[in-house]
Amino acid sequence: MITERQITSILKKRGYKLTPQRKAILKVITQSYDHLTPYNIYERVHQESPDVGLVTVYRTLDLLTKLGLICEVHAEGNCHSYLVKRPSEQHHHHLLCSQCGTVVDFVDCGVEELQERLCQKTGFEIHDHLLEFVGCCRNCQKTTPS
Amino acid sequence: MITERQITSILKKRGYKLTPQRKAILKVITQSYDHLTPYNIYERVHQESPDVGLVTVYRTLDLLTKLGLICEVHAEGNCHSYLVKRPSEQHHHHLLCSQCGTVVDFVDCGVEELQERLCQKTGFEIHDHLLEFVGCCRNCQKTTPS
DNA sequence: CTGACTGCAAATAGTTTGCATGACG
DNA sequence: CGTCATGCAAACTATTTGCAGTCAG
Repeated sequence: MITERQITSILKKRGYKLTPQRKAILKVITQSYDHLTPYNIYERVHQESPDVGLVTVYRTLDLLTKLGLICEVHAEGNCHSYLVKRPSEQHHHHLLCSQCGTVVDFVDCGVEELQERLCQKTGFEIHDHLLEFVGCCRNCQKTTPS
Repeated sequence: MITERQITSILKKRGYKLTPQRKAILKVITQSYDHLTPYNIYERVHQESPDVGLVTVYRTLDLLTKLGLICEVHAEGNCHSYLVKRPSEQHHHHLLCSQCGTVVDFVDCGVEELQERLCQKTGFEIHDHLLEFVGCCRNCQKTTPS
């Protein structure tokens, strides 16, 4: 997980200002292990620092996306949730808990051979892929016995 | 690919009415091999039958989703594109061309062992997954040499 | 005939933009 | 101090809902 401190230093290096609003937003998203919608983030930030507007959350998310520090999560019909990237991972995927929203990363996705096979079969040149698992984490299994 | 005829018969069986608007929408989505947004569908339908409103497209898409006849495509930042399901496939995935939108299905995704491994490691009970590949199809490779 | 379906307009939700003010560096 | 960032309000886009009229079965 990238820390608040690391993001802070990246922002400074690139010449972006470190405003209290940005600090508050960074704090929330770096301290959460869930995927959060812009509005979720706004709510949490707003509780602590009521002087932060939703618009600023959107603009900060844009900025962090541009810098490649956060990534999107697609599952559960919710296409605009965000998550802080873990450090120095170029390529990783997510495993989400549909109850509590916890996200676990994994790196070794092993789709290379599948990709190769598809290229052969279809003639496509494959650039990218999207892979996510959805399930129920250990904690929520206890709370919600299926 | 499920045909218009097949969907038609499913609708009848379930007691839904077969209106000209629904026919027009079905025609468009069954004849397209791309993923289309609700508005894309509206445009195409509207050309042929100007008496079909966007609202009806939304309602028809809801209906088809409820009946499990179409599925969502997530790629390219576009989270609300739809696609007719191929027949009797419970489990399949998509390979999309980012140039022209063509979608190719594949069935054998081989993520079972990865899933098993993740369950072991994380204690999750995994219900579902999302897998898509994005690339450039054979045709578009010719047109747009990279 | 009658309930399901439709179109329209209005409501709602999510996101972006313009502009005047404020504060980081 | 100058410039970038912010908040507000308004604009926009996407989607949903209420309602009265219409039509498939």
